Amino acid sequence: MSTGSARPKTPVALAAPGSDGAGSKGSGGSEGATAFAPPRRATISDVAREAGTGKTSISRYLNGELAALSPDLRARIEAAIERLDYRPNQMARGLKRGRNRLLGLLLADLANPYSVEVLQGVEAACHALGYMPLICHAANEIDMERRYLQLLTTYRVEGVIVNALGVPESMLKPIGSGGIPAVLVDRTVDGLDADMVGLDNAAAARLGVQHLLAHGYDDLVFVVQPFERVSSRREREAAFRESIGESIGGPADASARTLAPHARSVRATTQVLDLREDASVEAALAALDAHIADAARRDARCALFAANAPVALRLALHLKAKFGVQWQQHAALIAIDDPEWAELAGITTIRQPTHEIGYRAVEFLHERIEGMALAARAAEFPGELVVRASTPG
Amino acid sequence: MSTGSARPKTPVALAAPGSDGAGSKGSGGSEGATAFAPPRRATISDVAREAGTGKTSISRYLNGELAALSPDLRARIEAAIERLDYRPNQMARGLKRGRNRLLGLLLADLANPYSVEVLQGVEAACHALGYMPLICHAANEIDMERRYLQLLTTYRVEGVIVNALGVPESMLKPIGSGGIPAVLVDRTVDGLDADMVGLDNAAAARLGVQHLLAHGYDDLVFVVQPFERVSSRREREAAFRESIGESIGGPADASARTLAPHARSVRATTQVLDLREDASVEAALAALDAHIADAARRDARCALFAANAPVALRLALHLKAKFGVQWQQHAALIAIDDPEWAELAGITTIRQPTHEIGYRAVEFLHERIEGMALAARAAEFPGELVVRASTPG
DNA sequence: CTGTTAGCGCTTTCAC
DNA sequence: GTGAAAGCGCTAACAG
Repeated sequence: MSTGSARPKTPVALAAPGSDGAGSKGSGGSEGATAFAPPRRATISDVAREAGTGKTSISRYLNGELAALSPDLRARIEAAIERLDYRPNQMARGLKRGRNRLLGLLLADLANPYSVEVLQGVEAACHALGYMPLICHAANEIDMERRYLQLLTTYRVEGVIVNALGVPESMLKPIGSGGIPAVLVDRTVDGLDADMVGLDNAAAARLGVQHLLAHGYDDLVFVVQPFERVSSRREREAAFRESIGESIGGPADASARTLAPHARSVRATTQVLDLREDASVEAALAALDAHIADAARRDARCALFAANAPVALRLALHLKAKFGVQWQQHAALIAIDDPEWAELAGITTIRQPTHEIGYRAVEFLHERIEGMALAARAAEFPGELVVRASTPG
Repeated sequence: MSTGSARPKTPVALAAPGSDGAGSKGSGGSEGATAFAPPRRATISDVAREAGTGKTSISRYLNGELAALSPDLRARIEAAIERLDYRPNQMARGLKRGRNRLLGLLLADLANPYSVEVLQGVEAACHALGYMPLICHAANEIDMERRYLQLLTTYRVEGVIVNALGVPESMLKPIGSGGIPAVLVDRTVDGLDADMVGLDNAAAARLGVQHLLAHGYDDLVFVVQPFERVSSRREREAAFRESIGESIGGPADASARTLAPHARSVRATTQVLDLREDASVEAALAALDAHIADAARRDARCALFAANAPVALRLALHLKAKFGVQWQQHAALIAIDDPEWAELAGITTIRQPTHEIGYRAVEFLHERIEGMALAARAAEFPGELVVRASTPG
């Protein structure tokens, strides 16, 4: 209630020129209670005065050039800083130095546990390397994504880590090879030639498929959100198809047969599930129901392979609604991503080393910021199979 | 790993300068591939030159003072900006203006869905009001919390939204009444007299208790993390006890009896569960098991009341491990917070209007930033009961 | 060892 | 209408 929608559509503010919010400004003085003029934060000059010295020495002290300060001066500075509760203004520092130690982190969807986990890795690395992550959450709105990318540019971050939805090419101009260093997480972006960190999708999909085949499932359905510009979705799906081909000795080489000696015929299908539209979800779910029913009729063992956690959740909810608490006995489910509730729901997953992914992303970025200028690299981490109740047999 | 602790205790800086990365610096020139000298971003001066005018006019244009510009000049400026792909440097702006439109958002734990949801509300409000949220994630580390608070100060954010773990008093000096405006979310902080936004804990606990009593449960156990400095935990627990008192016509007035006409005796206990320590978790869980077993023996109907989602998850995992998929039939569970998996797990919850909480927090802060100086306010939003399988009967 | 002098990129009087 | 000049808080040459 009373929240967003009906607000006066403010011009632009941060993102562009236009208005700067008329009003307020004049109301400056004393008004209600505690009218203490906000004790302006001390500046370096204040400290210099207080310590009876020049700004330079203060600056030196702040930057750890302690060797160049007499013990006495140093003590006075220390005291002055303490007395004034002085904190150097990072903005000013950044302005002067040309570097502000800010890293932009653009996340497509924080509601996806994957993002939060990667974030934690990013934070850890940032602390270790002395950066401050500026977290931007696109909330699945491609428009937000664009705005944030601009904003980051505007704040002159030294680098950006992008887990994109699908930036419209043009937005990329400022980042990448020419401009501010960038590293992609989980998915590549078409026009952009930058470092990339993520899951080894091919291996992960294969891992899942092999698990499923080994457990006797022979009707596999890969469920994934619309591919759009998300490379990982596409890669996972492709790997899903391929690894089935290999495993059952399809067009691939025969050596793979050892994996499934009793060469049987396996069905592989893909079902797109657009979580953004209820109608689409309904339709897809209905299709899936039909598929499952058909499989049962054919006496085939059907398993659903969710491309990621959000899809898995939707699927699990549906299966549970349809088959009850014991749904696992009616339809198998495996998913890439291992959210905390997977254990509770008893869903077999392929866990990504999210922390490492985030950590490495920052390391890559750091190297780039420090000047490294080689061809774009890619770090693909292996996933780990976590077997649970949803893939019995 | 390798993170903070062992750093050479340098004076101030971002938190710790010291090694500013020796090396690199000199390697400036041409190295590997694309050795294009990073095309320095255009500045306002560049634009002025390009447009054949002074910086002032550019600035005017940027700030929407279009009225003061001849159509011609305006057009030239527009073109120049376009040509140079110019973006004003927010840092510089902030430095000059004294306000940078940055809001600090200090979150205790992003892994808690609650935080993410509040965050979304905060973001929405920020966009509407023209702020840029600077998200800081303390990851349950009180030390991080302190560091971030300092950092925010250092970046001169205009205000902070704090969902604290327990800042050690001293850290609060800079924020609150005297210094930078702050608003607390979900929990108050002892020494701090600031605006506060959160759930109406008393009402929420009562809602849960009444639901439980109405369904015939008569042995209620409130499970909560160590109270420490987290006011909401304390409040919820207190309200839990009180509302049971009222409802069964304890010390409270008799009118409440209508809620539980057949005045029976109800047991109310509290169990602390420290999620940070495995040993503690084990012990608490064992105690709970004993309690449940005892209740069964006494033929009492026992229900667990989780103070928040993390606790609920831990509890549900345990119950499931103990009683199997059908655990809901052996022990009832209700929780404050309504994470997305609650539906899947079939857990009755009391949902918080998280989005609004975040939104309102920013509104409060905005008012404060704009100069309002009245006594601290508090906004307590009501929770909403969502009944699911975990509280049958 | 220490202070003086220029700015970083932008806004803002204050004249023209 | 438009621009020149003076800083915001800080760092980085250069002199002493």
